[in-house]
Amino acid sequence: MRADARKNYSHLLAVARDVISEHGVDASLRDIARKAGVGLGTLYRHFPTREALLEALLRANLDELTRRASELETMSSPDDALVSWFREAVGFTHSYSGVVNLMAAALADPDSALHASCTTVRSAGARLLQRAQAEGMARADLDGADLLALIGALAWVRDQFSFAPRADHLIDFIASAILTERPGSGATKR
Amino acid sequence: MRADARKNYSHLLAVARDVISEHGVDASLRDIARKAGVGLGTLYRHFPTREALLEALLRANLDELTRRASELETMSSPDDALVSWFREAVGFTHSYSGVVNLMAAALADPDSALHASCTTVRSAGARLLQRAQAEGMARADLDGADLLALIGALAWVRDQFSFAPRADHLIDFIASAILTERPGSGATKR
DNA sequence: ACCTGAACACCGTTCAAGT
DNA sequence: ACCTGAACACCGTTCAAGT
Repeated sequence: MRADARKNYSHLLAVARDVISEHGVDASLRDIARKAGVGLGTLYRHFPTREALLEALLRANLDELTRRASELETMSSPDDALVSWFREAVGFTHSYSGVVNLMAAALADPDSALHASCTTVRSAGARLLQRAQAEGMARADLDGADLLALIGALAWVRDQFSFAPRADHLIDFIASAILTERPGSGATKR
Repeated sequence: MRADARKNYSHLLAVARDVISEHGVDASLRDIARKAGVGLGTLYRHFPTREALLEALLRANLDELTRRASELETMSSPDDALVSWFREAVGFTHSYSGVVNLMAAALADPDSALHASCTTVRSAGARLLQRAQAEGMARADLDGADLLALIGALAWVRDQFSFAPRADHLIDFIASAILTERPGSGATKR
């Protein structure tokens, strides 16, 4: 990678971080190139798709989320670990508005630049969920995909101006519902 | 209203129904006008904003949803009524993809053409919720806004291709969590 | 009264031309 | 190798001109 290319790449990323923080994942790519003082084609050369740009922006955060899952797996009780991670995952989506839509689409599309990172996060969450389920601490009728769907659903709530004030409360609500056994099935394992 | 205007109005509405069913609430207005064989300005004359167009498309459905709430209030037990209505509300959002985003925005904006219909639906849901809460059948720490947020959240799940298959299951999950008392608070009213 | 479509200011995406 | 920006095909929104 030539020196000028390297410089353009990192500067584009920095500008994109600002613009997308402010305007969400549907921010104008033209605007990003303009603010970076770079030709539009240069942005497309470095990031052939919008997903590719967001993948570069999110990779570190998604990796961190995966790492945190492993950490919690050894450091906390299964129920606390699951709920803590769940909260952190919803919090993470706060970084760029609309990011969960992109992640949901990426899960369905193996060709998306975000696909790998997203499935990794899903697996990390699924492991925490299974650990809690094995101890009878979480509902048995949920899987890793459900966990991610709930994270996305709560991120959606948080993204809506009118619902945002209640988002934290609904996170508590759903987190406790994940841990609660089904009503009527009083039986617990062990 | 002149005869030609009346005809354009209803034809535009019919075409919009088709196009928005297929492409969601962000469908191209130009495309709608084109397919209706009408000048672009004519669409804007009848529906000055996108919300105005959707309000015309949704009013009947939203009114029906409000009516159903009243009906269920007299016909079913408080818990069944609440859960049935909740399911119907999520089902309603299936009509046009992305419609919940518009509704959430309308709740926050009193000037939106959709504002009145949305607050009416919220009130209808809140009444069903309060009725169930009064009998100790629903969690006391939820309000009408929470109920709508949960409906929107589940509609979001359903809108995502990758999560849609689990949507029905998550609706069951959340519906039962609404009815379940808080873990630890074994006390029930009456 | 009502309709029309050009005009304006934006997009995303591609690609020939430059260095 | 890499960068540039014009070109193309789209938007939403407005509004002078027509009937």
